[in-house]
Amino acid sequence: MKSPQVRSPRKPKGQGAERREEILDAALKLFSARDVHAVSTRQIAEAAGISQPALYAYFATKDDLIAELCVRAFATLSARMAAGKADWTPTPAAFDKAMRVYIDFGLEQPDAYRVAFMIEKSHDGAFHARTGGRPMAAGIEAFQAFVAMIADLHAAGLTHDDDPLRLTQTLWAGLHGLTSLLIARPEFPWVEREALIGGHVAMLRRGALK
Amino acid sequence: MKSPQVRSPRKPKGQGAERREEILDAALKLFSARDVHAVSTRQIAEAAGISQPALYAYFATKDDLIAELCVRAFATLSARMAAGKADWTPTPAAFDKAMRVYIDFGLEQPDAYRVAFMIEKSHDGAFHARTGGRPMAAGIEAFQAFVAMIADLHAAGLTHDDDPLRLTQTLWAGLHGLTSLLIARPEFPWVEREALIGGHVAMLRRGALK
DNA sequence: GGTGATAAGTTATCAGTGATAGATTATCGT
DNA sequence: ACGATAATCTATCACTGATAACTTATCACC
Repeated sequence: MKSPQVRSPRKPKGQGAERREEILDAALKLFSARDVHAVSTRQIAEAAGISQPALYAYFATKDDLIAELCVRAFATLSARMAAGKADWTPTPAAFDKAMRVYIDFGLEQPDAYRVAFMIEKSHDGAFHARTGGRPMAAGIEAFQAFVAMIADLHAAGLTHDDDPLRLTQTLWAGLHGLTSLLIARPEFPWVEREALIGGHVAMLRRGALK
Repeated sequence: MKSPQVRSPRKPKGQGAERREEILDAALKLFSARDVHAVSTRQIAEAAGISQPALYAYFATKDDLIAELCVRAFATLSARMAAGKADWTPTPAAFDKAMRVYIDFGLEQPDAYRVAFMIEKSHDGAFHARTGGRPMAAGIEAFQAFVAMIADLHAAGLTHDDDPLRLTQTLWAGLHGLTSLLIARPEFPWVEREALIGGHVAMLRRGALK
């Protein structure tokens, strides 16, 4: 079975941005099927209907392309957090819901989550340097809504910890632990996933709230 | 500054295993300084004082070498857990202590912890197929001491969750979250570390035990 | 309608990657 | 001394991300 090798027609003069979108769409589709590092620039280019070097007219590096997708993914998370904040009340049920929004996002956008929170600066520092730390910044910004929720619960006198900042960091660590492990070690013999997430959130709630 | 290019003398006939150890040592050092994917087989070979293809006499693939380091890291953790189990009693205080053993292991041996739990081992998803699932088996073994402790607490009627395995995985995720973030994001504006760890363990205890 | 500027895209190529094939050398038991 | 073989080398492969230099379509303008 040969590859189709269908080339997309050349774009009119000012439509470079449109081609850029097509590349991002093609890349996102490939990244959802395989790991980022397993997808080559040639595969992305073919899916987008252009030659491989043509990618570099729109993205300085492959990491740049990945970073762009990550920033967009976190914009989605920000939107979800904002949506969840609309009917927010400082209650245990709302707490659970907020926790799940975070975990669900990580599992639905594993590549974005990986780049933002799981790649080590000191180890693969080149990535954050090349991308200006934009994905991580976008991730932290999306996280601010969550921070505000915890402060709200603390103000309502519902939290155990007397230091809301410490509690927020602790809860973040708790959420990140499950999310990152489910992403990095999917083959581990976990108990049924929904029950696991539910149990985890319940444990965090009992540990954090009175 | 040229690379030294110092070749290690050829090993005597039966000493292949010794060279294997040298390769693993060299690789672990390089992996502690850079991400696994950023370290090439040629760099490992040079650090071990041999040619690059010579690696393949001892490891079928690069993933195989990484898997070996992973197994060893798990073994170290297993030993720590077993040692901590000596004076174990199903009490909240002992629970706290066990949690700290895990976190301390990660912070004292960040390289080992990275290899075992944080490193994304393969470009594609077929890592376990190629490594025969050995790292995961070692991980499950290290996990058993943990499972036993939680089962003990569960039998004593001290746990909230009715499923001890699920609770164990949840607690592990909680521990891993803080440990991995402290390793990967040391520059994050954390609250004072001892207070953070103490608060985290306290939250996990409240969430897990009655 | 030709003309030059330039956006959009090409082919050819580079150094570096993991991995393999086949020859070579040192060490062993006999 | 000799054959066997463990240990290791050089040479090479297909593929990767990335760059250089060239071509071509589209545009504004006289």
